[in-house]
Amino acid sequence: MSLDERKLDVLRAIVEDYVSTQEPVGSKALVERHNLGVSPATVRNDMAVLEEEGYIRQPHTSAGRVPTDRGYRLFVDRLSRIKPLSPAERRAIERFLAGALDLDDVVHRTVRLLAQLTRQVAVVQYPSLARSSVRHLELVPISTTRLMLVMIADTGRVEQRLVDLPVPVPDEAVADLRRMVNEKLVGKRLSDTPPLVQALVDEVAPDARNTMATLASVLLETLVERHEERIALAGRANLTRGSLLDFQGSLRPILEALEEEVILLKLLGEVDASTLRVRIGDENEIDNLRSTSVVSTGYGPGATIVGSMGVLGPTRMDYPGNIATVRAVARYVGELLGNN
Amino acid sequence: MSLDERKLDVLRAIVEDYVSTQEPVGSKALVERHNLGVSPATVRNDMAVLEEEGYIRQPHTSAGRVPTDRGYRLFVDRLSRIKPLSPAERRAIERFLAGALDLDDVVHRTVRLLAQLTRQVAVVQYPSLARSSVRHLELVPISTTRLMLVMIADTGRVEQRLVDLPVPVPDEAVADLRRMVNEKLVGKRLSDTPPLVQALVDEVAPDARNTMATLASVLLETLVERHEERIALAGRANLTRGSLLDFQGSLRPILEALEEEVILLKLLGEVDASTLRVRIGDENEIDNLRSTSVVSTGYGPGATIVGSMGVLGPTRMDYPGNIATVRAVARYVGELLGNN
DNA sequence: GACTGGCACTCGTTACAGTCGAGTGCCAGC
DNA sequence: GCTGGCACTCGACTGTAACGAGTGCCAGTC
Repeated sequence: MSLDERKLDVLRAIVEDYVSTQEPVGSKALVERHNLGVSPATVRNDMAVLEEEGYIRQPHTSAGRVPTDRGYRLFVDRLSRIKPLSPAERRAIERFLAGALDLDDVVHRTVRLLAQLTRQVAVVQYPSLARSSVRHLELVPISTTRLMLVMIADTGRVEQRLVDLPVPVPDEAVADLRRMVNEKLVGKRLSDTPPLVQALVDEVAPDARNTMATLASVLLETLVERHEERIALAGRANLTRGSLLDFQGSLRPILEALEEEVILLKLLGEVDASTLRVRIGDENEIDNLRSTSVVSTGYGPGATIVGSMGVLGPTRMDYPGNIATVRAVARYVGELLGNN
Repeated sequence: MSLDERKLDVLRAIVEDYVSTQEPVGSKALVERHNLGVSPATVRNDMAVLEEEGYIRQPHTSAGRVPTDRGYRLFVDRLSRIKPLSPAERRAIERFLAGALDLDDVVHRTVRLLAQLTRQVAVVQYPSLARSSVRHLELVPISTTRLMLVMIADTGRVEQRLVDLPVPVPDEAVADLRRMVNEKLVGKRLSDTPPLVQALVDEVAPDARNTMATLASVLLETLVERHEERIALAGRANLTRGSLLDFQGSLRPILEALEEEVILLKLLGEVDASTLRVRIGDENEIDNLRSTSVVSTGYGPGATIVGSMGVLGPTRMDYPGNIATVRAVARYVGELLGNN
């Protein structure tokens, strides 16, 4: 049986009411608060169908209905209009992000902003190294046998690593190394660098080969292998909004999951996805987060995607609002990155 | 009335039992589990006195006793012996920290280690910039009107900032700037740099003064004003161990406080304090954290203190164990920093 | 055929009473 | 000063009853 227009209206009304009141919603309350133009009894019949189809369920026999993950999914896909942001919100976003000094600052402001606007947990991935190019490599002598390698990416990310040299290397030789690695690697995508780094070792004069090999291994680690994705989080306290029942009684698994970078990355999904993505409850791959929903999207200058961001909260969240906010913030941040 | 030896024994027993069982402890259970050598009735009399003096209290008339903040304080100050760490724990610490690659890595490993060993929330402050010296300053041309300033401190911390130049500056001039700032500032305590930076501006040739002034203002910001203290956190999920009653019912205020860097810094206390410090419940200055205890200490190479670290948990925590762990970890990390 | 009003039914919530038992305070006695 | 005994308190638990929100179903209406 397919769902006619009114049944969808009923589902929409249930979702909206439940999200705002946090309580199972009954047929009578529903007709009172929405002009459905029919009686409670009719709504009850519709509800019975919706329940049979798995869109809503009853926590107890004598209670109202609550949307299921499937119900939210239908709501998100077909029943909700994205709420346009209020001018005040737009201004808040602009003002909040405008003063950022550098990448770190942008990311921090963004994540706090998201948490504040959505009242959920916000997650922002730093521009991914894998999608960046090398802007500059700097070698700073710390001692005769130790360098600090500083890599500056075009996305503004800066990574540094210590390099312990096998033999002492005088400053002039360091300058040579610096020149060589920059000539070879600047402008290249980080993911394209491995063969180039290898070539560096092969081409260098034999007496410097050992040093270059050491440097090369650190380079590879920094540029590719380590692939260190960084992530900023904010708004954890928002998890305590509303009742604990939102998370089947315990914040434990969620707080645990949020401490694992690997999990957070999986959560944000493939960076590739430039389109906004909503994962509802069980759709989540991470077991600890089956009672939450995630709204995430990629961001970056222009059409390029360099990282993702999103919010996480109870499945009972304001999807249209959060979707609008995440989308808007991502767009602003993208523009900001484009300007630099 | 002063407390005789036995009353102190009773208090110690109450604290130990309560910490391990998490339940109010009664006179009968007490004599059964500890060889106090007296009858429950006697213990009851002692308890009455301890209660009168404010060291313990009764949650309900018909319940056992629970230590008060004051009781924990007395316990920590006079009744507990620091538990020596087990060899396994010592090994775990060494192994865990040994493989660290750089400062970031050290801090991350440390904070996770502390959280894991104590099963509390762990907080580690990065070596404070205020207590560091300049090891090297690097200026990397990004474009003709934009530099990236990279500051490497002797503690291993690296800070970077963008510098927007008022006029285009050729690479050779950048090299001059680099030489000048390094000559003047390397080896100096960050807190001593402001007059030196000012001198740089005064001494420079008039045609470069504008550029140097811009650079100087960013330098001052990076070295002194911004004074950005960084902090790493781990183990938040440990807050959900034990009952919610440990935190008067809500994690909210605690999670909120833990998201504020400023608050965390206050929490760790003045960096100066090289001695280990225990703050119990109400002794905490931060309102949101009045239901928690904090064990913190400074750390650094040798006798120098460059930052602090600690753990935060319910007042009902294993003080001797946590004190021992925090102290041991801080010592290891200090040694590690000394070696670099 | 779709909608509606009415009605019986379910079941969680709340209130209240009663019992149980851990734990106490106090007191007389050693 | 310590101890055993005893009465008392009060939270936790159990069982019962009343309440009411909400449902499912059915007969009746448009």
